[in-house]
Parts: sequence; C-alpha cells; structure tokens
Amino acid sequence: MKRQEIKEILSSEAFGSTIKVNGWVRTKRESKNVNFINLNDGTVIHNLQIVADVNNFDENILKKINTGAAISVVGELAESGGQQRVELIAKEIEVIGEADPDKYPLQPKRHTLEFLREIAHLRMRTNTFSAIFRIRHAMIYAVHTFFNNKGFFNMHTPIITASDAEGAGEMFQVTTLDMSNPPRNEDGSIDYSQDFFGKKTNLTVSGQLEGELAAMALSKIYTFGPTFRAENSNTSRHLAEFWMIEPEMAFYDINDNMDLAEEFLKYLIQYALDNCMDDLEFLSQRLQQEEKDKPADQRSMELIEKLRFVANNDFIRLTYTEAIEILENSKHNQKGKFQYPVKGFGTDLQSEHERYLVESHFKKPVILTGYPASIKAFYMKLNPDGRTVAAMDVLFPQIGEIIGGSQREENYEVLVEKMEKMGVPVEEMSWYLDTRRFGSVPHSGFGLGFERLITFVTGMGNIRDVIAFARTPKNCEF
RNA sequence: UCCCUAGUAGCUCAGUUGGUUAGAGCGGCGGACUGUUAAUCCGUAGGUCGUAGGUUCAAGUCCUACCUGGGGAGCCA
Repeated sequence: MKRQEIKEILSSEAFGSTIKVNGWVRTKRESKNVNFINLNDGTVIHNLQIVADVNNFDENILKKINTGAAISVVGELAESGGQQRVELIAKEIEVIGEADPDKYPLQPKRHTLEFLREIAHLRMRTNTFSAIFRIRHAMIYAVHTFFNNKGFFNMHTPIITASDAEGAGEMFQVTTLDMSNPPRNEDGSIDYSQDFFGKKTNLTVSGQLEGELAAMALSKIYTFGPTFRAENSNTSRHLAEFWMIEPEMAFYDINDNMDLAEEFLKYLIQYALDNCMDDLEFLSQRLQQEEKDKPADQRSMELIEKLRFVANNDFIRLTYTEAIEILENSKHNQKGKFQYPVKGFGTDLQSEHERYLVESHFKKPVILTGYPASIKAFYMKLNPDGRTVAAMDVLFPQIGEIIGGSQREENYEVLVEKMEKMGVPVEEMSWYLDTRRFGSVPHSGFGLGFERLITFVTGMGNIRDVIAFARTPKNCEF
C-alpha cells in the first residue's frame, strides 16, 4: 500500500477510506480504551491524530510507541470530534524505529533554543525547526524564481580561489600540503608551488568578481552559493559558512540597483506570506509567547504584521551625508546617548546609528547610499564629487545590514588608481581589469546574506538557528 | 578579538552573610482515571554542583586560570 503524506491527508475529504501513513511520534496520550498518537512526517507543521483502540493491539507494540519513534499506520480516515478536522482510526501499526524515552532528548516539553542548538542533528524534528527549514526551502525556490522571471542567469562561481584581493574578510586556506612538514623555500617560507594548485588557495569570500566577468557577457546574472569567512565574529548575525546571493547587472546604475534590491526583498517576503502561512503562524505564536516575558516597550511587531509592512511599504532612500545630518541633529545624539558620537562626514556608521535610523527615526527599511570612498571597497564607483562612492546598504530592523552593494567602477584608470591606493595587487587582478579594458560598461550588483533574510522572515533572534548546522568560531559539530 | 553575564538532575531553574544527609517544576518510569489535545491525579528513580588549582576547621557558595553557552561591540552579508 502506498504511503500518503500528512499534508495531503489533513486536507482530504475521503472519510471512510483506508490509507497508510508513516511518521514520527510527537506525543501519545493513553486512555483506558484508546491511545491518541500525534504523528508528524515533516510535510506540514500540523500533526495527524492516530486513534488506537487498545483492545486491537498487542500491549508490547503500544509500549514502543514513544515520543520520537518512527511508526507506520494503516487505518480508516475519519472525521474527528476534537480540535482537529480529521483523524486516523488505526487498524495496523508497525514500529519502524524505536526511540528509548529514557535517552531520547526531545521530550514533549519546552526546550530552549540554546539546548536544541547542541542537538542540531535532532532539532529538525521540532515544530520550530521544521517550520524554519520549510520556509528556508521556499525562500531558495523564490530566489531562483524571481531571477528566472526577470531573465537572469544563474552562475556557479568557484568555491576555491587563488585571489586574496577580494577584501571581504579573512579567508580559510585550502591545501593538500603536509601541515606538520610543509615544503619550504630557501628563505624558510612555505613553497606553495608544490601545493595542489601550485599556488596558495582559499575558500571564496564572495563570487562578485567572477560574477562581474559573467555579467559582461550575459548582461544579468546571479550567484547563490556557499561563502566562507574566517572572521572571529561571535554574534547572532555572523556565520563562518553561509549562503549568499549576488546578482550582477550590466547597464545598471546605482538607482537601478536599488530598485532591484527593493523589489527582490519584497518579492521574497511576499512569497513567504503567500506560501508559508501555516509555518509563519506557528512561529508568530511562538514569538508572542516569548514576548510575554518582556516589558511592553521592548516588544517587537508581530511577525506576520511586520512582514506585510515591509512587503507593502517603500523603503527609505537617503545618502550617507543626509543620514549623518539626521543623526547629528537627533535628540538622541544631542543628549549624548550614542556611545559613539556622530561627528560629521567621514565617521563610519556604527550599529547603534543604523538601528536608530531604521528602528527609531524612520521605522522602515532604509537604503543608504553615497558613503565616503575611504571606508568602502576599491571596486565601488567614485561619484562626481570625488569623495563618495555609489555604494548602497539595505538596513533592516533587528538584523542591520541585509544587503550590501554598489555600482562598480568601470573606468580603467580610476579603478587602477584606487587599487594602488588601497594596496590591491593590480597585476594579479589583470583578468578582472580586462573587463575594464575591453568593452567596459556601467554595471552594478549586490550581495544578500541568505541566512540574514531567513532570520528576518522567521523572526528568529540568532542566525545559528536558521541554518541546519552552523559553523562558527570554535564550533564545527556534525 | 574586547566588554558584560551564566555554567547545580535528561531539560528549566532555586540554593540565605561559607556550616550537617543538595531542592522544585517539567520530562522519564510505575500506578489510577479519562475521546484525549504538551491530558489530569498519586507515587518513584535520578546529581563527581563546567574543569584545574587555591583560601579555610569547613566551599555549590570566596579567589585565580582555563573551557563552554548567552547578550553586546568590532568585522561584515
């Protein structure tokens, strides 16, 4: 008999028909005459209630039906008199895999996210994490759908790279050399000519530079791949291994770039609202339980309301210079409430400043542009004023920078000059500079941290809870 | 990497100014009862108090170092 998935069973009208279902036991309630088993197979957040008449089953089988056990049930679909619409009256039950209740860590009780993080191999079996990973899948699908609909081409850019000039952070080295006895040059330095690729190599910190090469041929491309940063970052919004989406578009200026970024984010959020409502409602309820313990002024907007708000309202766009002005004139600053006082053009914006703009001043997502050239990467296009660049950061409440991007410097001479000024090795990058030598055009792109998006959409507080197995400093379990 | 904070039963926590045999709730197990909803009620087992040193007649409690978790900062997506 073919197994049916709980998602379809729960919307079925075929009362009286005999069906088979497989899944994992969430809870069992024992009565004198019947046992109630809540079964979940991960296809949907809701459980199917199995009703087992104790007189029809061997006591030893019922005893093995504990929280976490995998079972297969054949039974008759029936209307339920309880909280659920349908239930399954069991005729046959097979215990496929037992779960010793004395040892199985997930018991029917509230667990903290910190504890569940330690048992990440089992936490997908909880409502919270199964919801998160279903939403994560939907967002992956939505990313590809969005770009495909717009005529973008997906590029797989290299994971291993010899370029250490991307300037996006510390890199993980990739080597096959014997670490305890590496070959050495006469001066004592390591001889990488004997390494696998004949040179020093690392894991990629960004696919952008290769993405630019592709955009100079295919017009509009995007990458969606793993990204590795060996920064010693211990925060709720950083991972050493994460997934990044990087579109790159020829003939797009900074305004086209902003339009795309805003449309993209709204599309993704709307997609979640249209396709993941069951899971979002569950996560929302979970969050509201948590919020109950907080003082009223620290509570955040309800999850679904927040997502609708972002999907339906225009983002605020302003320049760095305007932002500095707002911050300088704010009562917050004049009362000295910023830990880092705002002192005119050139000061790098701190988290507290970004949060003030997004969460207190505008209460909306903000796109900041026109940053001082001195605090941004070499490849960003220099504005006519000669001191700012066409950079853009999209700032979201709670998570801060969700997108970072820019129009790229397409002028060969200007780019080389900036590289030399910032210590980027020009000769090693000649392949990159070729795009500016031959048929150079204005172009733009940005990077979206996928897990930061998922953090926002699910309302989770820690980025380690929206990736299956988080890699962070001193942590590479599973 | 820096600042703050925590580590006591499977989980979440309490444990007074250092003072006898270390407590609760949840979960587990046993039983009662019941078409139940994380069922309810009664009973029961379960702890090298993060690790290593130190102070003291006496340390879960005080001191030092280290490890790990959490919050914040920097770096960024």
